[in-house]
Amino acid sequence: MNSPMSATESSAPSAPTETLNTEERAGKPLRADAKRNRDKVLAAAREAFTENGASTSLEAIARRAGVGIGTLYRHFPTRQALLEAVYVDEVEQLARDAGELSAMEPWPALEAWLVRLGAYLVTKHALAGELLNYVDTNANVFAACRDLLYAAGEPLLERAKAAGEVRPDAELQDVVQMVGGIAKIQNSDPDAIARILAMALDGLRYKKA
Amino acid sequence: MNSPMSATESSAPSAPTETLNTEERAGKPLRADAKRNRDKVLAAAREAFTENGASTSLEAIARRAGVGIGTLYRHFPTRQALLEAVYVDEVEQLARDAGELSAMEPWPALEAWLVRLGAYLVTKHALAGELLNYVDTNANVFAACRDLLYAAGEPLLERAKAAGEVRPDAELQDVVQMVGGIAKIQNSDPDAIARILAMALDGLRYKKA
DNA sequence: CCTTGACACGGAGGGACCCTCCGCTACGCT
DNA sequence: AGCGTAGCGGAGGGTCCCTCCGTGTCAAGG
Repeated sequence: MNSPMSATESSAPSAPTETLNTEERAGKPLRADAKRNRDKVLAAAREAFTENGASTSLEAIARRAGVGIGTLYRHFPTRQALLEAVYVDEVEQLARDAGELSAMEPWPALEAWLVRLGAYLVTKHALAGELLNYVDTNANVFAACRDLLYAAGEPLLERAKAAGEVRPDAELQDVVQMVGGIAKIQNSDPDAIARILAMALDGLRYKKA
Repeated sequence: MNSPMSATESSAPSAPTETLNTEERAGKPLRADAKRNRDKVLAAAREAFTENGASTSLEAIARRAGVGIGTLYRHFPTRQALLEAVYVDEVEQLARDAGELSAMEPWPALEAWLVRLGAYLVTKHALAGELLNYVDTNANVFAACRDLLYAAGEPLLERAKAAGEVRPDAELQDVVQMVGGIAKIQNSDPDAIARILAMALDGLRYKKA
C-alpha cells in the first residue's frame, strides 16, 4: 500500500467493477433510453476522469459517450454531481472497510484505515478536492458521502482513544481532512506521500512532554 | 479569501509593501513605458489574486491594470510567471525569518517557522499549489524560490534533530510539503487548519514505542 | 529639435469550454 | 396505433486562453 497504485480502474477499495447499480435512492424509474444514456455518460466520465483528472472537459465526456452535451447536463447538472455519481460506490466501499478492520488492534486498525483512505485519495485528487471541502456552495453534493465516511471512521478513532493510543483531542473531521490534504500533494514520488502521511499520523499518537 | 487573515495586502511575512523593487536579476533595463505597465500589471495581479484566488482570469487582470492583454502576456508569458513575480518578495521574507528564529530553542524555533509558513500559505493557496509541486512542466518557475525556502529551513530542522527533539528520519522536503498540503485544505474555519497543522507537526516529535 | 529603428502596445480573432434553451424524437401507456 | 411527455441534441451566447501583427512610443544619434 506504500505506493499509490496503477493509473487505471483498480484502486484501494476494489471498485464495484460495474456501473449498473447506479440510479439508486431516486424515486423515478428512468425511461429506457434515459438509463442507457446515463450509463454511457457515467462510463465515459469514469474513463475520462481517470485519464485526465477532474478537470476534463464535460463536452469531451459527452462526445466520448456519444451523447449530446444537453443530455449530460440533464443527468448531471454540475461537474460535482457527475464526480459523485462516478465515485459513490468506491467511497461506500471505503466506509465498509472500516467495519472489517475493527478486528485488528485499535491503533493498527485506525492507521490501516487512514492509510487506505489516503492511498485511495491519492489516485483520485479529483475526488479529494470535492469530497472533503466544507466551504463552497449551499449544498455540498458530497455531504452524504462524507458523512458516511465520518460515521465509519468514528468508531475506529474512539476505540484507539479509549485504548490510550491516540491523543484525546483528536477529532475525526480534522484527521480525515489532514489525510485528504496530504493525499492531494502533487508529487511525482509516491513513496514521499506515504512517508509524509505516516509522519503526520504519528502526530495522533504524540503525547505532551 | 474565505480563510484566515485579513483580506488585503498584509500577510504572515510582512510583505514588502511596494512593488518597485521588481525587475531585479534581469539584464535589460526596461523602457520607461514598459516598466510602468509592468508595475501596473503586477499591482493589479496582486489585488486580483488576493481577492479571487489564483484562477482569476488573466484578461480581468489586464483590464484591471488598464493595459491590453497582449502587454500582460509579453511581460508574463504564463500565469505561473505572474504568480512568481507577485510573490517572490514575500517568500524571500519567509526565508529570512528562519534566520531570526534561530535565537529560540530548537523545537520552538522550527515549529514557529513552520506555523508561519503554514499561515502564509493558507492565505495564498494560489502560491502553495505552484510553489511546492515537483511534477509538471520541464522548468518549474518557482524552483529558485523553493530552494531558497529549503535552504532557510534546513538549519532549523537539523538543529532540532541534533537536540533530539525531532525524529532523525524527518526530511525537510517532506515536512514543507506536508505543511503545504495542510495549508491548502479548503475549510472555512481557520482554527481547524491550525489544529490540524499542530497535530501533524507533533508527528515530527513522535518517537517509536 | 527631428529622425528613425527598435521596443512595446493593444486588441482582434480563432479555439476551447461552459451552460442554457428549445424544437424534435421516440418511449411506453392505454 | 395514437398521444402526451420525458428525454435528446446541438445551436448559441458568454468567458477565457493565447497568438499575431499593425500601430504607437521611446530614446539615441544627427
